[in-house]
Amino acid sequence: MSPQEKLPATTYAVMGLLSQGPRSGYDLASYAEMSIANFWSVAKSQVYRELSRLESLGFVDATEVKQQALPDKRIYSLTKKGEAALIDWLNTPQPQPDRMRSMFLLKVFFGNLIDSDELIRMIEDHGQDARETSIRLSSIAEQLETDPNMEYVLATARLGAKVLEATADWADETIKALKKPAKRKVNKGR
Amino acid sequence: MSPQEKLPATTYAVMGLLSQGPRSGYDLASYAEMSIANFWSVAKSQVYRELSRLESLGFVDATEVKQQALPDKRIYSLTKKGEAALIDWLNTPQPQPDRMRSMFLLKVFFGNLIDSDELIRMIEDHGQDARETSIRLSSIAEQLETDPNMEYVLATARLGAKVLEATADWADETIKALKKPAKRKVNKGR
DNA sequence: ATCCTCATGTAACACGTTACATGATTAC
DNA sequence: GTAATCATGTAACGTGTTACATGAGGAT
Repeated sequence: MSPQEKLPATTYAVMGLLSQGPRSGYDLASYAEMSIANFWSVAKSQVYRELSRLESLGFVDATEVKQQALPDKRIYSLTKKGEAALIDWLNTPQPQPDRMRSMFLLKVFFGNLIDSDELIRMIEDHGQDARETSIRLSSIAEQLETDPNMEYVLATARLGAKVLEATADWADETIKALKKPAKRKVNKGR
Repeated sequence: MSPQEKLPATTYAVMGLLSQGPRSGYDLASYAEMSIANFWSVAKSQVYRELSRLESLGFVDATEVKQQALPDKRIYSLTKKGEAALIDWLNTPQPQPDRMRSMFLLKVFFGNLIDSDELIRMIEDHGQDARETSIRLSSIAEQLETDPNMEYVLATARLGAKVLEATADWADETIKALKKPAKRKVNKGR
């Protein structure tokens, strides 16, 4: 409905966090780190940039808060207009699906250039990491299951757990597959 | 071994592509799009920037090729020094595991702000996309299975297929879970 | 004839990351 | 008493994305 110009997702992420209640930039940054960071990380400095932008758009209001010991701060809250923009964005389906981005896969892809044992070791590590994080997310999910208000948060935790579990399984299978054939040595000379 | 300053992964991606044979910037860009784009996309303009950087580092050589109909071009090839740097990088295990980044999950996370039917529709779409791409990657993987030289490329295709399959399964489960409880309406006020 | 794509790339901008600043408290 | 952390943010830089340029050949 609103003929909005397109803003980056991070802007909406900040608004989303603000929709749960007013916060300072600093608080928002730490809150982001504990909540959405698993699938959308936002650096501190980005938070501040987005807040200025949002303020100039009228999507947030700020109130100065003086402090004695700590530096003064500004508490931001989402305006009606901001909330409308956020809801509008949330309702808009993405044209393109998310693209994966993995340095690890890049290394695997060019794996023929290095010693296969070394690559296998890297895949093992990657698998273990994935397994551990998957378990961590599963236990978070378990705790969330009891709270009916958290169903969407729960869903994101479950996806993370599931994807990482698949990754860990892949690592196991891949290592097996790579170990079977006659072990090839480093392909160094061109 | 080499006391290298840290370069971005994209630089090594370009070197990796060049390790398969000399190409022009344009060719590299299209080649990237057909090969590594699934897990590491590189824009045309980035390719050129990386090539200049690599040239000034002595990691690639360029030769001018005059053309009559088409614009002249420069063909780049990886030098020994470049190959060494690439191999060095490939051998270095990543300190941090890759972080996921998904706009879709961002929307799900804040899903309580919109109508649940709309969100369900988005999850359905996402799941279908994932399923389709998973199948596409599986069939690519199948073709790669016959070629013993492609084992690492195969591995990346399989991971993509597996992760996307898990995503699609998650979508199905999540939709079921969201439909069960008394359907809640839009949470618009405050 | 005009429009689109191919084949080459360059330029501008915007997002994301890392480093810097600063004073009070807590830790050792 | 020096060092790390907390609580606030700002500044600088570098990666990544989008738009611009240009001429030939193919499509309709």
